Parts: sequence; C-alpha cells; structure tokens
Amino acid sequence: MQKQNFLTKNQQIVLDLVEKSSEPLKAYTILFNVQKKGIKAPLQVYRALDKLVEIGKIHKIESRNAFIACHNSSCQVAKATAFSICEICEKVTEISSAGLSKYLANFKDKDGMKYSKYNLEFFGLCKKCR
Amino acid sequence: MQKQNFLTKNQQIVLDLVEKSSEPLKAYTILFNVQKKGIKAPLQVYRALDKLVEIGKIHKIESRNAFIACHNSSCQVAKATAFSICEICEKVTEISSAGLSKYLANFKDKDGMKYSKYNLEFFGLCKKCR
DNA sequence: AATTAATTGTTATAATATAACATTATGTAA
DNA sequence: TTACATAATGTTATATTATAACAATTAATT
Repeated sequence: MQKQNFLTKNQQIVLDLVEKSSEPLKAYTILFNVQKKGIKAPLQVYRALDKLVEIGKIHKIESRNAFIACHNSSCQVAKATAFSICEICEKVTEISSAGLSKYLANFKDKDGMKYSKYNLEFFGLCKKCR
Repeated sequence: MQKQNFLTKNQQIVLDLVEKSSEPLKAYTILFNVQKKGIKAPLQVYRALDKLVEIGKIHKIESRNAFIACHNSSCQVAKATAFSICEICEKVTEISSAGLSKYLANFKDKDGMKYSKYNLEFFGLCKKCR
C-alpha cells in the first residue's frame, strides 16, 4: 500500500478546524469542537494531528502544547519552523524569513554538525500588548 | 521579603539530581528519585523545577517535557536557549554559540520586532548514532 | 514582636497523551 | 478477483504531565 497523499476524513475535519482558527488550538479543544462531526475519542484527534504535523499541514507549538495551521506556503514538510509568541495575549505567528531559515539550516555546532530540522520559539510582546 | 538568592532545600535536592544526570530528566522520574529525600508530591517537584528554570539553573526541553542542568556558564537567566537533540538516542546537548545567540538576539521579524527570549531545538543524529 | 511574603506540605483533580486490540478500508500483486 | 499486506479507524482503558486549592510553616522587614 502506498503512502497516502490525500487526507482522510478525520484528518480533514481536524485540519479544517485548525485552519479556521486564528489561534493555536489544544487537542482537547479540537476534540470538543469536532464531536458533532463524529470524532469521539482523544486518540482520533491525536492521530489526525500526528499525521498533519508529519506532512507539514500544521505545526505544534511545543511550549504551549497547541497546534496551528502552517501559514508558510513553502513549508511542505514540518522540519524547520519558527514562531513568535506573545507572552501576554498568547498570539502566535509563524515566522517565514529566508534569512533566518538559511542561517539555521547552515548553522554548524561545535562538531561541525548541521541540522535540517529545528523548531524555534521566540517570546516577547506583540504589537498590541507592547 | 526579598527575592531569595539561594536555593531552598527542595530546590537544592532537585538541582543536585538534575546536575548529576547525563540526560534530561522528566518530572516524575525526578519525583521517584527524590522520594528518599522526603519529597513526596509532584507539586513539590514542579515548584522546584519552576524556580530553577526561572533562575536559569536548569532548562526545559519543551519537545520532550524534560529538564537538564544549564551547562552554559554565561546563562544566568533562562531566556535564550538552544539545544541539539538526537532523534535516536535522545541525547541532548546545550549549544552555546556566541554567533548563534548574537544572530537570534538581533533577529528582527517582519514588524521589526526583536526578541531577547527564545528557545531553539535542533533535531538530528548525534555522532554515535550517525 | 508584628507584619508581610515566600515556600512548604497535602489532597485532589485537571490536562495531555498513548497502549492495546479488534475492525474496516484501501492499495498491490498473484 | 482473490488473496495479501498496509494503513486508518473505533473503542476502552490507562499512562503521563501538570495545576488548583488551602492550611501550615518559614524567613526577612519594619
């Protein structure tokens, strides 16, 4: 069986919800909101989320245990992500800076090791909250 | 009462354990290992961890929900952290690169905003696992 | 000594995430 | 087109991570 290149019903339901949201959503918030669509258990949500993260449709904000849709058209795979997070209103914005991603992809550690996969979370105050 | 500038008993017990460990420790692993020292409840561990993170003695690896001691002498405050994480053996190394921290501290987003606080997690394979 | 603030201890519970297993659907190849 | 293999689903139960609430204690400041 080939690796699927389309979304299954549950994956589509979860993605639709996350894409409609202006803020990161938590797994159980998603669960609550998709119960009317027939998704009943946490595991159904987590499985959909896992897949969507894997294919880069959504990203996990690790410091918040929450998920947002990818807003970076070039981000086909979830491997190099950067976000700014407002510490007051919790607004999260995906950063797509060619300079930043180039710098990080080319960064070498002490051992000369490069990393194509990373997650960067900036914290501060957004425009509104400043 | 002044902000304490020393560690309390529980904080010291938790810090001692985390500093002795060569790998990130999870909160309940810590709890299990300090029960012989009189720490009985999760909250006692989480409170100590919170404080230790706040003063920069330890860092939380967000993608792993685990804690490691700070190995960066200049890191008095937990505000600008970078780690490499091996996806096979889960070895975590704190990166202290003047270049990297300078680049990130000076990075400006679309709105010209700078961020003095950030957390960066690189993923790849360590020397051994490569 | 009185006051204030931080920390502690304790019980209970909330929030986040996965294990295990039976079932159903879908692609591949004989 | 039937078997085979792989992937996704549904379901129940449970594991893991983290915090709420509140009473008690400790320590610095006035």
